Amino acid sequence: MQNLKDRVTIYQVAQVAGVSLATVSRVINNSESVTPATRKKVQDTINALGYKPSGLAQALATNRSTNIGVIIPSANYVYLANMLSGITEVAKEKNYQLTLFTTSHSRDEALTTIEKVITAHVDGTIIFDDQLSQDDVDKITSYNVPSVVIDNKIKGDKACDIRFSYDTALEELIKAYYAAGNENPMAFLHVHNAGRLLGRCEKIFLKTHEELGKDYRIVNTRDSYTQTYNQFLEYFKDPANRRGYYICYRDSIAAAVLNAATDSGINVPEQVEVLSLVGTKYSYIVRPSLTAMHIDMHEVGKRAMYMLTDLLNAELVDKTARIEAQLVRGQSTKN
Amino acid sequence: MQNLKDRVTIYQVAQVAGVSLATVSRVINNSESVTPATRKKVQDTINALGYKPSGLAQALATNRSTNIGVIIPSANYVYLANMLSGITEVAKEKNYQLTLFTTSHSRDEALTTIEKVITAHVDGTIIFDDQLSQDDVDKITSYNVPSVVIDNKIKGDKACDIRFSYDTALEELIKAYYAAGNENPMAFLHVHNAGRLLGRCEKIFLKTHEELGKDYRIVNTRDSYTQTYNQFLEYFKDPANRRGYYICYRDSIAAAVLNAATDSGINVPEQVEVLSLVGTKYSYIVRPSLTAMHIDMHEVGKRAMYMLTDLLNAELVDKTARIEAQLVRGQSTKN
DNA sequence: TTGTAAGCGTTATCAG
DNA sequence: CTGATAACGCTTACAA
Repeated sequence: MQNLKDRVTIYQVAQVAGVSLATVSRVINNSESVTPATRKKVQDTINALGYKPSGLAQALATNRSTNIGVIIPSANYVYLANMLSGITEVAKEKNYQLTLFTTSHSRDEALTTIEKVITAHVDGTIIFDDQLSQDDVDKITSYNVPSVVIDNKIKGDKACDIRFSYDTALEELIKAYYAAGNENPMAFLHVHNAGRLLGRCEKIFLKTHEELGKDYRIVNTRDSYTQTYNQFLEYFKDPANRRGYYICYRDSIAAAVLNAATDSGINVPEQVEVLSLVGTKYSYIVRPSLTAMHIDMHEVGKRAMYMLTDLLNAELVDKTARIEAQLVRGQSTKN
Repeated sequence: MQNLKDRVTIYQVAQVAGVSLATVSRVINNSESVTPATRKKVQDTINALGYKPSGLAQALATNRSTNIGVIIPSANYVYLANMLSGITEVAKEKNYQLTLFTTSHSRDEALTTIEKVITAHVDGTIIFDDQLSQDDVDKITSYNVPSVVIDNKIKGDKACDIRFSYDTALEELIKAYYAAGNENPMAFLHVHNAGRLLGRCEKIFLKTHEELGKDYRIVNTRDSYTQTYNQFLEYFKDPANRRGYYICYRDSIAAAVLNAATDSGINVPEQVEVLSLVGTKYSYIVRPSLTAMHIDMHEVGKRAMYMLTDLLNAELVDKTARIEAQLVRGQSTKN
């Protein structure tokens, strides 16, 4: 194997082995019609030369890149990272590579991301990103790039979706709370621009309270542990606030409320109860452990990738998968 | 813009616009020598046809894929996810895409990963993976793929590295512990096959204790919260174990010990002290908060990507970056 | 079974 | 400033 600069090409292999490129191509593609003898000869010079086919050239010739684009806002959320590892797992099994596309909060950047995805020439995409709408997905699929969209309703020939459902679980939780005779109104921690999932949960929260004819509270917060922690440290100074049930976006926010409460000498769950909507393994690591809604994001990732490969092979039967959030009770709520 | 199947090619744009491919190519590459008039004409038909250049073909023609390979064991560790987001951030700035390659624990798979990286034809790689040795990196760079390696010493023309240093911080910590008059031997939680970082820390631990002539303990654990938690729940039943200083791999393990202790009615940090070697934001979310060594992995990711682009442009001056772990004191240790 | 040659969608080097 | 035309490294009919 040469340790030098320029990559060995199929042509050089052919020359050295004394065969045509076509034969070399057949060998590296495990094509049937090759004599064991020539196959060995070719294989040997491939090894000797350290030849590795260029995925680029292969992709161009076959019109298949074996690359899947993954579009997410950022990889640094635990639950996204878990999903990513799920996707990776089956991508490896199906022999696909993953190309990451991250969007920030600007609409503009979302659009350039779409451009990038299209020119990147991926075979398909998995999208978990609140910035992208049906139109955006349409645009991607119009370039013949099948897509599976997570946590968003999408229709289209080359698209399918995985939807998270919080409806039943959340509604029942709220009803059970008041049915148990609790008088304190529940509080929902609103985060501006935190995406569809939280928005949907807030809707369920409002609707259920209206149906029950119960009062409720909305507390405006930020999606940051430290800010929320400090905010609630203040908040809990008011004796009127030292009781209540707080529904939080994710573990870190819930932990912020939790810690602010306990650090203020408030008893959890006796006085203050806390729920996390997007639970991760950190739900049961914090103390008191968090009652939380859970969706197994690793599974979601695997599922998404399976759906995508089915879509790519035109074998997909059900274009929508529904996943119900599961309530896991911890020590941060009564009962 | 046509919403149909096959992608529009540069050739079709040329035809419709009534120019040659070369001109279209010049337009999409913002080449100087194009009349504003023709540029507009071409640009208009590009828009009309919804043409997007094929990154594949461009890559093949230019021998630059604008793709960086990222090799990591798995994306589902918080600190890796943070690094990933750092890499992403500057990759976007420098106009590179990221392709993910994950390895599992088998040596075999590591080798096929290398193959994949080479055929993928990436412009460079960022490697943070204990499975890969100097030889493996050499193999990659021998295909003219510059690499930056994280948390591992590497030499080579087309390679540079970022090294984490725990030496001073950990050594000082240990010395200070005994200097303060503590009699109980420290305990190091050994995890089989947990990688170089933990191994190096263990070495420092051993060496420092030998130098001081102090006894120490090694406790064998697994890299799993639940298993460690249950193990220590048992462990703390023995009164002899209800005192000590435990050095743990990462937050989740440290939290396992922490929770096992407090759930066993042990006072932290009075009786049991806990340190996490790889701290994340969860260090200060758990209660009691964790004393932990911190390395800002987001920064490491950014740094790695900057080094790589410099390496790609042959502008790199310093081929090794050192990053010192910082001790951040929490409530899980005295003082 | 093997070789020839025409693509795949670009860029880049020439002339003009 | 613009247009032919030859790469780029591979696959794949079609022939032999």
